[in-house]
Amino acid sequence: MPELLEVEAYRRLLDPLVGATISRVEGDHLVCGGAVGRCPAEGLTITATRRIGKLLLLDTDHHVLGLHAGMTGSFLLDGVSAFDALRYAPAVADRRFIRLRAEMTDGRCVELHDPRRLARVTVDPDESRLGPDATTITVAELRRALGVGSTSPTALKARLLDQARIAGLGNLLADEICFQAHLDPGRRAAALSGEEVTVLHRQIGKTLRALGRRGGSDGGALQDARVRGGVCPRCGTALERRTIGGRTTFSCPVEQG
DNA sequence: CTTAATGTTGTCTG
DNA sequence: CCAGACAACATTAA
Repeated sequence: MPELLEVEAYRRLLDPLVGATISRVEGDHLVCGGAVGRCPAEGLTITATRRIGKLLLLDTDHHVLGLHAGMTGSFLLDGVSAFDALRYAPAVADRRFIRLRAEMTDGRCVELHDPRRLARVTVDPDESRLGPDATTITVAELRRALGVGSTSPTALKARLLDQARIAGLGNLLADEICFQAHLDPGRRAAALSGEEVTVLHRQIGKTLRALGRRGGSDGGALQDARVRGGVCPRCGTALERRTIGGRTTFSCPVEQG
């Protein structure tokens, strides 16, 4: 579930914790990561929250904590989720999947709910490995991220999913953005024209704003058609289904040809 | 029963 | 060096 939009919702959920001090952390293999002794997050006071792409960052007085929700993770503050209607929402109430719990000295607590255990909490994550955030990327940065003008054979969608080049887009958003921009996700990214990069840039912004208003990454025009036998919501043509950049990709062969 | 799933990382291969 | 394929993680839903 979590792409950039959901992670931003988690950031807003946890932002009121600025000023709080973490008193105790319990859970498996996450922050404590098998380290001997006290969890390195204990005793830290949160000074700010940030987000780069899908990585939620808690700045503290001594370290930065990096919260990554993976594919099925969600964060709860005092038992409350940032969403009511998530794909995994019914399961969020299931205590079985609480993998980590951090208590504050004031009694508040943050929990990580993560059925598939793909989430990670790290201490002082390497932020330099992430490209510019998709919500604020400039046209020039996008052109660079796509490698326009280079000889790289890599597909457009694979570039959009590459967190080192653009941070925050996941499988659903990447498909939705290509659809809205009328661009074939399988096209060579480096071959996009200046005009096409401009259109793509505009659609990244528009799509993030529109879906942000609707509350998440799964509200796109393509969402309901992302099934075998799905048809283009605009022209009714059978959608093409293939793997690009290692992810299942749906596109309209007519409108994105 | 089988398949795929909104993510990342490492390894292997061409 | 580059890109793609694939496994691994663990669980659910179609």
